[in-house]
Amino acid sequence: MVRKATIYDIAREAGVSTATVTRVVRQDPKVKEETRRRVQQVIDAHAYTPSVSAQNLEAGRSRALAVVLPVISNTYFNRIFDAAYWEAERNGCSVRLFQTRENQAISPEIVSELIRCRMDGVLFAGSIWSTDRDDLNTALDKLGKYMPVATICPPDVALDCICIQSDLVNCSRLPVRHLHTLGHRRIAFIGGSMHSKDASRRGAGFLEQLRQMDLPDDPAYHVDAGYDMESGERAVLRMLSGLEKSRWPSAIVTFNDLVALGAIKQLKKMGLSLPQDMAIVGCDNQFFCAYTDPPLTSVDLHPEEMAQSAVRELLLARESASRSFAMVREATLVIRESCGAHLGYRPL
Amino acid sequence: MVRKATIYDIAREAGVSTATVTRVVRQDPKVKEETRRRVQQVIDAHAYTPSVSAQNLEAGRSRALAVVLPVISNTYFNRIFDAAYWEAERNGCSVRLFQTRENQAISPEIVSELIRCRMDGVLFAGSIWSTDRDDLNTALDKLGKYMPVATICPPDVALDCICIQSDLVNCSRLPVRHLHTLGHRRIAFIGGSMHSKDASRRGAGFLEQLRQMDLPDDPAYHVDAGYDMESGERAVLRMLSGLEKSRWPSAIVTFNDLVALGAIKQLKKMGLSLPQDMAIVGCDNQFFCAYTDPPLTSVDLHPEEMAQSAVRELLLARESASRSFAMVREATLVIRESCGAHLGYRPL
DNA sequence: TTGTACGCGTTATCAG
DNA sequence: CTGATAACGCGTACAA
Repeated sequence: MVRKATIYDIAREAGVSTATVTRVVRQDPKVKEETRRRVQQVIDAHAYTPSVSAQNLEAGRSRALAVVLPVISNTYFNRIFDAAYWEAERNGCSVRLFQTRENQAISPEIVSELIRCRMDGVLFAGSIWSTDRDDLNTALDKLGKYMPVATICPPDVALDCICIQSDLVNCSRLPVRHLHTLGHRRIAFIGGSMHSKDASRRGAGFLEQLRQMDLPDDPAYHVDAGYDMESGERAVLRMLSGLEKSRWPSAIVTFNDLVALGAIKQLKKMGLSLPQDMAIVGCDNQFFCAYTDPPLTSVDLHPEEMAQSAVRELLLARESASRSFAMVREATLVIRESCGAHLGYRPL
Repeated sequence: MVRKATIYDIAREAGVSTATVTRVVRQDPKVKEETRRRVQQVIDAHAYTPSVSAQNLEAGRSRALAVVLPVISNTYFNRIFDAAYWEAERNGCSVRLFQTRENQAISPEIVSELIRCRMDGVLFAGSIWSTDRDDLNTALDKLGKYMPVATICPPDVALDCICIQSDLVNCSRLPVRHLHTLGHRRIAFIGGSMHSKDASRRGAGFLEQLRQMDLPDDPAYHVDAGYDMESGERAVLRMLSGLEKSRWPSAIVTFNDLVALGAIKQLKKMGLSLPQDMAIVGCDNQFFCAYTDPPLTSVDLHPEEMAQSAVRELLLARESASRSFAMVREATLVIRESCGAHLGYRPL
């Protein structure tokens, strides 16, 4: 490992002061052409590049944003991260990822790490809302004192920060309407955990939709489960095996595409053919939706756009006085074949 | 935004020197109990935490590793990143992600950024081998002067760094053997691009396997394509429509699970039933493999373990003199139903 | 047990 | 146009 040349080394060797070296590096026009050339030569010879640590120290900022989320391997989250990454990059910023182990809340360790690193801003995504609300507010308040904070959160969370709200209303309404239009009346919802405020909200919004449309909201049609494929399998099994066949729903709305994947598998295993015997709709519009069998109709929350907005606002908040901000990116239903839309209206 | 308290502020307010503050923070035992308490009080009052930038500057290192890969949203890569993240975390290190836009090579910008940031090490993953080999070596050499370098690469790349080699031999052998055992003789390979040395190597390894087992390696059975689902669809269509039905292969090995996904869709669209009419095997053993229809038999390269080893070696290399290092994590075939293994031997 | 003084690599300010 | 010099925030000898 070679010792990296410092600005001192360059200055000495070029016979100028460090100030001049900086000027050359920064393309400052008021440097005599000859001096510039001489200095540049030395710079090139040593492949000199300023140290980011030193620059940050002196500037008091890091030109880096933090993204905090539960797990990068989930497509919903890595789409957020990826979008944030490139949006930040466009603005000369880097992005650092922090993962909050499992379903755990935002930890004090992460909070202090963010402050230690003098992050220029932080974006929270994922179900940190499941945390005790007081803990969460404490953490956010603390962070807010040192850097702009943004969250991608449910609409009614109302945190004192930049809130990019996911369109949970349409996220519930769209699938139910779609199914209703296609003739479905008995619609179930599976996935999500009642322990998470985010998830239960999703279930609640769904129930509300049913009521609004005068559809039965049989409690047996609402089964609590996790967020992954196994949860989907289990949920379907539990729900259907607890019900006489005559009372089975004709459609299932799932918490997300992963749950839908599991549900589809279990439904097929039970001998149902999709979408004839059971319609199903997912959420997140993940990359594999077009490749399930049948292709999965799904709600797109547009995480990329939310992440982009978040980053933009974060960067803006740095300049102007940090103002509260809220926006919603409308959700979208991507209709494929898992509800039988291509087969037309389906009478009971 | 509040100004963060510095070590000076604390020292002044506690009526001690900065040195003592440091001692308290660092839990240095040789400081009088009373002083410690007093200082600690001030620290708590101001929620003082040392600045990472300043620490890094003074220490000359960043306690951070870089992971460079093409795209985080691909499961193969985010599994690598995630594993690296937690392994580093266990060692008190953070990990920073750098994405090399699209199929592009490792850019000089990234190289200099890594140096500017004084990374404690860097791990390259993905098909940067497709780069002109000279460019790649130049970049790696340059980096190697300042930090340990590790790569997850094909076995015969032999770069002058820590090489964690993916087991491309078994990656080809396993599926072919499996298919052969099940009675398949006409085996095709789709996906990957001949422009990438990595990908062509994969195809080449496959061809070699065929020959070793005295199976026909009809050039029509090897179709170049990309790395995603659309590529899979197109490849199948192209291959099959260009062949009389009597000459169709009975099995297809795909470049990865994404390609397999596309292939499955296209095959079904053409009216084939799987695995009876066509066996198929993927690669990467992605999370959705158990949930395709039929469940996809796939090769697992164990990216997590490779990433872990890489990080461990990187951290080790920091201490001892940087030595070359190479290891292979053996690939594994995860047998599900897409080759009909559960149906037993399949005579021609 | 505690404090002083300096180095870490840069940038900005202010003279010249 | 260029050069000192003072921050930036912290750690660490060395001294007391």
